[in-house]
Amino acid sequence: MKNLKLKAARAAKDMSQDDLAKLCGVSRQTINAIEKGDYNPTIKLCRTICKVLGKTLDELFWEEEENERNA
Amino acid sequence: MKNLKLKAARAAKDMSQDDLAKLCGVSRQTINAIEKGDYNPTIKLCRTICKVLGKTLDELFWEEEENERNA
DNA sequence: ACAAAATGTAAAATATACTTGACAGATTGT
DNA sequence: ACAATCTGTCAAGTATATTTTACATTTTGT
Repeated sequence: MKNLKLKAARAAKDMSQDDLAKLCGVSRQTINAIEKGDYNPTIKLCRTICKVLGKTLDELFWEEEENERNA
Repeated sequence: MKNLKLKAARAAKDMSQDDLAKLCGVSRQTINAIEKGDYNPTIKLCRTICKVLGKTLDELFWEEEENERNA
């Protein structure tokens, strides 16, 4: 359930959750919740995160979990 | 703003908006709004759409618009 | 050991994704 | 021309993403 790819990509840039949150224009809790797998971000936020971390959607948000339902 | 890649991928499978909506478990209006660019789906719904259409996130949901804000 | 920063988590409020129902215009087949 | 399907759109409601505030725990540096 956790998004470890995101956590790893953030660590590779030596950013805290708060750093990434500020660069993405969202709250730290939002980044935390996404890494934790608590809820589903919108695609816009995913794109912003990808741009900030220099990754693509497929690299960070593809297939980290199964058995999922739509919101 | 419109997501023409999604529209094209759906057309390539000869599906109506309603067909795709049912396969994704969402309403037809939701698919319509996404193609129109009216609002931002969640990443889960994007993944479901990609799986149904046999595409990846990068193929359908990367970079089709700029100047966007987060929700 | 201590302080500072980073992380995990929770409750209440707000913004917005998504649904349902409905209707009009456009397209396509006969 | 007609019927059927598809698409665009709107309004009101529900579900959930995201914020703000706050606090406890963990990690890191000295």
